[in-house]
Amino acid sequence: MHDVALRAGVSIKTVSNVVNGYPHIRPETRERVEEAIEHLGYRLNTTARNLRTRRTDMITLAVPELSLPYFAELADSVIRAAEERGLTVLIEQTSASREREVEVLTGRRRHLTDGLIFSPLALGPEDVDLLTTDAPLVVLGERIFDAPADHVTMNNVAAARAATLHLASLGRRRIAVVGAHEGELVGSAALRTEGYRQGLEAAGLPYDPALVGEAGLWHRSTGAETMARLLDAGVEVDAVFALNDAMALGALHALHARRLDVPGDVALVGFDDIDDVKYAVPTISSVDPGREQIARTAVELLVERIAGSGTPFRRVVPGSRLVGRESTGDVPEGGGEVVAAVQPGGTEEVAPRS
Amino acid sequence: MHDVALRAGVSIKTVSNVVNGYPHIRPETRERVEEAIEHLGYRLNTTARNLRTRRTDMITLAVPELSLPYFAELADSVIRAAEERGLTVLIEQTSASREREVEVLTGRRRHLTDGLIFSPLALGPEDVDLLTTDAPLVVLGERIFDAPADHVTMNNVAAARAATLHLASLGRRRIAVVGAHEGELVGSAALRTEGYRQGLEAAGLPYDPALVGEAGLWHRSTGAETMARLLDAGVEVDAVFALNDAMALGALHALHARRLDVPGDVALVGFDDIDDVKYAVPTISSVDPGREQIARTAVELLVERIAGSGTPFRRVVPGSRLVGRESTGDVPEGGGEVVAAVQPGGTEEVAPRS
DNA sequence: GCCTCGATATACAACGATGTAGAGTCAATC
DNA sequence: GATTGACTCTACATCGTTGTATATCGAGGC
Repeated sequence: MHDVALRAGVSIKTVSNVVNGYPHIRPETRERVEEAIEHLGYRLNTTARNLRTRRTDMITLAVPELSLPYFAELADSVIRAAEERGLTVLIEQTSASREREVEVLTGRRRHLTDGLIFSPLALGPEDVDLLTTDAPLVVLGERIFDAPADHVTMNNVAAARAATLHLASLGRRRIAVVGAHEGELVGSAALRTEGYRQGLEAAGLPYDPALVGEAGLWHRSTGAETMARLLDAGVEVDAVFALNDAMALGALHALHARRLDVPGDVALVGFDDIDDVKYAVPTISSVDPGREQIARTAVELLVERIAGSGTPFRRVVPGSRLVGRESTGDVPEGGGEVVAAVQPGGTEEVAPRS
Repeated sequence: MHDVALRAGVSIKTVSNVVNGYPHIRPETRERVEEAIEHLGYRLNTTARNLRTRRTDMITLAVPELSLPYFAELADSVIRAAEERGLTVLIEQTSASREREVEVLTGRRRHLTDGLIFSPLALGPEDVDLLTTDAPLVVLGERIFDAPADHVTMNNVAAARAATLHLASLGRRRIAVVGAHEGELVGSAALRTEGYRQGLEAAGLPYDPALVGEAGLWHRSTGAETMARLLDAGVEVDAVFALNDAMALGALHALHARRLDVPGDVALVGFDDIDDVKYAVPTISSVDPGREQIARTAVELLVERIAGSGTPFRRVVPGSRLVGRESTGDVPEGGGEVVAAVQPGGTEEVAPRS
């Protein structure tokens, strides 16, 4: 910048002003500076600016793993939403490890960016203290509800209830669950399992523990294993509610391996509505929790928080939909899908900012 | 840092030394400083350090889209490899747009990190000038081979040839291609199509343009559309080589929609060996191009380049394998897969560093 | 007892930008 | 004709670190 100033015969500050689009500059001066910049191939040093302005225009997104399609798609959406606001996204993978999640929240890199969108998988309500910081934070997911931070979540219970009821409405009486976390009280697993219970009850079906398949991590592989375990145990099953789509794909694989027809023998519903399920064979019905809106909202809230709005913390729940596809026989001939709204979204103020 | 120094009764520089693990410090002093840091909750300001040291310990990974599973998995691997070296990864999505790719190379953010791993999809050999910079750069993919930069690529031709030959070895005579780019001379499409031609020739099969299906972007949807187009055109097909796995999944979907059995009526091979194909119904045979190794190597090369090694630019090609699964009838009963090496990897010096 | 050297700690000047305050110019206003 | 105010530009301090040069001290070597 020094050299540019020299060549253009102006002060360093004027160069800075030109670069930053400060309005009160004579066109002639601006031109000289721009010529010098061009000639010298000068590029603004972002680090120095960051130091001086105390902003980086970067945000962090911490997710368990990008190889899980839901999080890859979420990251995609977050990056696009951030892009529109001129922000760059730095992605941290926590591998669902407690240690990494703590590190993301408290480590050195926490202050590398202006704010954090955090999707915990290992931390729980007991770790609320870790989230109590001044640094802008938006929490995603269903594990921590009482943090002093903005929160974007989804209609887990209502959506799971709707999914279960839908299976029951097809006449299925033996609806299995894939992906439960026994004994857990928080998190997607607990909430979706609760929705499943409610759905059964609403349909007048009994709750049978034999139908509840555990799966720690929600991968394709664990879905397949859990499904296989249920089938091998000789449990009678005519429908499956997989608590996420990755496991639904795994379950489908396991059903197929045992020559069970979907939806003929077993109907199947997943959760997340990732792109995969639209091309699976057969296509898989799923709950669309509003991923795109979750991403946009998270970025919006974070941007507001970074701007320093002292507004109360909010909890936002996008509207969710149940998308019926072949795996529940919802598609006649030509293909396509049947969509039913589960519940509209909403925003709620949580607590006044301290 | 100033406050810490004050409280510990030492100079600012000493605090810096403690933080950076400088060895010659009296244990007693170190203790006082650490106590002060703890007490004041001091955190090193990374931005200031970056400015001073002229390093950020961040690298950029530019890929088309995270919602494409191959790139999501690649990003996952790159992040892990970088993590091991204490580097943070910033991901840029180019959406395969020329404009965004140019921006990634030349834009303001280019100098936000220490180096760039770039996977172009729109730029070609004619843009080699854009890649001619001093900033550390590693190029991935098959579009630009002559850039003055390190390059990690794959055995496209040999692998595609092997895939085609494998289909032929099953007795298939009408092997379609999904994802060709007509008239294109560079890029994965051209190379893999060339491998397909070679495979046909080696198998003594004729090349029939009617069997070559075009698809611009390599998504599930375009794979499905291209497959449908071929089938609807009445082309006789008993095998399909999809140039990537996303399209293979789409093609499988389209085949299924037309009640064609895989592998009974049509055998199918994909490319990339993403996680999806291992759980598809049926599981899909695919070429594993060595994604994990590509990621590791790219990070390694970039790290060396950042360290300022003036070594010649290298071109690295990981070994690739053909993984046989159900879609080519390679799996007997219990499941599993059959693996055959296509070609070992290798490293090659490209040109002396200027 | 002088010299050398390692260990320990410090002062000062950067790194490359921007915020603030203010100087100069010129036209409009009273 | 002095005052005001908008416009244009500049000097200087500053953001929070680290590199370099240097000071001090005590121990060991000769």
